[in-house]
Amino acid sequence: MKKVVFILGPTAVGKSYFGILLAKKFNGEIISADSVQVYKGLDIGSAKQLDTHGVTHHCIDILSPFDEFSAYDFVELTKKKIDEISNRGHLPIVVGGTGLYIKALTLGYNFGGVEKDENLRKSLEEILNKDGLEKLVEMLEKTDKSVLEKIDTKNPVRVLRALEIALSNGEKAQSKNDIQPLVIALFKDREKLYADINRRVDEMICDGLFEEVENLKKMGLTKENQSMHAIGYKETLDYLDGLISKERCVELIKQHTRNYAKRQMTFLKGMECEFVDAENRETAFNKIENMVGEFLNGRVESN
RNA sequence: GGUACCAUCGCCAAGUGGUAAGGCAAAGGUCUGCAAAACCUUUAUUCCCCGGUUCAAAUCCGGGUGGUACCU
Repeated sequence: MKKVVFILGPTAVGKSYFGILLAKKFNGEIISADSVQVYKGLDIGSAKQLDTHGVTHHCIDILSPFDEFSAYDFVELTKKKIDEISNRGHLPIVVGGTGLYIKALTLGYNFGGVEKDENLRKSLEEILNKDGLEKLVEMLEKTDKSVLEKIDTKNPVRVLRALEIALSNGEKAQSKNDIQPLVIALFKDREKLYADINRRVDEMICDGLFEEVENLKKMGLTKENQSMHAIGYKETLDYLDGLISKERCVELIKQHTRNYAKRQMTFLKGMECEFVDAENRETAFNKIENMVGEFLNGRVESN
């Protein structure tokens, strides 16, 4: 069992800061669990740390913005990274806000053991557009009735994936998981977090978010690309295309980031983790430092 | 000062006599291969104020207040 520390929390709460401090203190390496920072060229809008303070970071800038990436890819990649880091005698510290990635990793999800099937997806999406979601649910009813009560039949994404699994005959691969996690979730008073978010978005604009997106657009990226679904990018593309005003664009980025932070907090509530108030960075770090110290000495059994 | 039009949730807005649509925002939640995604739930006992007509008024009438447009 490899010990792994997780630093989670909503966007703009200060995860990167604590991660770097912790890595320095405990001879650690950071694995980013962020579905947007994996992309090269998405720097300002994803709040990528420009200064890593000499700490090794993994899973950042590993993909072209034209590539696709999934929670499954993240888990597979990260398991390897954890092995490597542990073998080096370092502490793996997973820092990120993408809840599903962490949940999948800590709980050893196997994601149904069935790969994504582009062709099948395309045909299913055609049915969705033509006959509606009801048709897909009907199909699911015929192939695998048992999943119907487990999934949200009003959510196209869920129904599509359930069908993908039901219609495939691939082997159900198991995802082995031999990590011992210490999951720390940072939080902050809602009002303060929202104020921080608004301020950070303004900073992103000053730092050249619009120019960054303009460059990506020139490279040929559109809203069709997965990487451009990210907050800050989809809105800016609309602005650059003249669909919304600059003011509206900034307002929307702030709003969507706030909504996202709220969803992240809801997700964390449902997870087994230690909550730490990040308001006062010094006290928060002392607390985290103690928790990690005890964890490494084997006195804390988490999960 | 005169005339016309308008006033419905934080915002946009339907409703023209029968007991307040919808969208956005907000709040809460869900989550096993796009998760910064996708989806679900909740949210006006009341329609600017006062009075009147009526079994019944956001809807009709009178007055007040506020806004907009045009005229002088």
